[in-house]
Amino acid sequence: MKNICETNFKKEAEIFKALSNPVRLEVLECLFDGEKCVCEIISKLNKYEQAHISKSLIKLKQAGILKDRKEGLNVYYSIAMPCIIHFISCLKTNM
Amino acid sequence: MKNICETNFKKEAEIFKALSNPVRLEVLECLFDGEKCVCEIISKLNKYEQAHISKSLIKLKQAGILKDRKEGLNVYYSIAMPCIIHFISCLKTNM
DNA sequence: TTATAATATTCCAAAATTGGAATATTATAA
DNA sequence: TTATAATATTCCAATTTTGGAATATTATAA
Repeated sequence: MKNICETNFKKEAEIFKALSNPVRLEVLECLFDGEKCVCEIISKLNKYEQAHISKSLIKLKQAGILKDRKEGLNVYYSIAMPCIIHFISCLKTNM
Repeated sequence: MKNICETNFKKEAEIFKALSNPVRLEVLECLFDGEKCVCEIISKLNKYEQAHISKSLIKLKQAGILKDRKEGLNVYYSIAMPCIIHFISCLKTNM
């Protein structure tokens, strides 16, 4: 069994891993102004395949970055970790 | 040629990719309280190989997260993107 | 029931990352 | 010069990630 510290670094790394892909970052940024259903995201980012967007959303959700909510046929995603918004805007000014 | 937006998402993803590994995160955290030479970091994190630490530092530097400074035989690394410190502590409270 | 719209899943070959082992480079001191 | 300490690099097999294509699931409306 690993110690708590190593487990935590692993968990943090999982979050960063989920963020380490350009398409997932674009999907995430699409939610900066609030909750959207998958179909809205797909039509905004129409250059990517539906399956690709869906997989991106699920990966971000598994990392705890997004949360979702079902309503009939639609699934609405939103940001579960608001501090990410702040950090990404900080990154953008340092690039 | 890709557009600017896609290029930026790629650059951001590179930063997150550099952060997406537990050892690199531990190395990074080692620098939260200020500049250290590689040998100090190696002796603090003595469970990892010297080459592993060195590679971790270089990857973080290439992403723009760390900067370095030579002084004789020693190389001193420090954090070049202070907002990362704040973000990681935010992550820790959300975990 | 059946069709359809919205979303998720599976399969998979190609590409990228990982970390250990060995070796190289560089600056200084003897 | 030579030895040594500090750091970086190269090589590489194993693991992981990537994204396209096809298919499955689910809820609703007709």
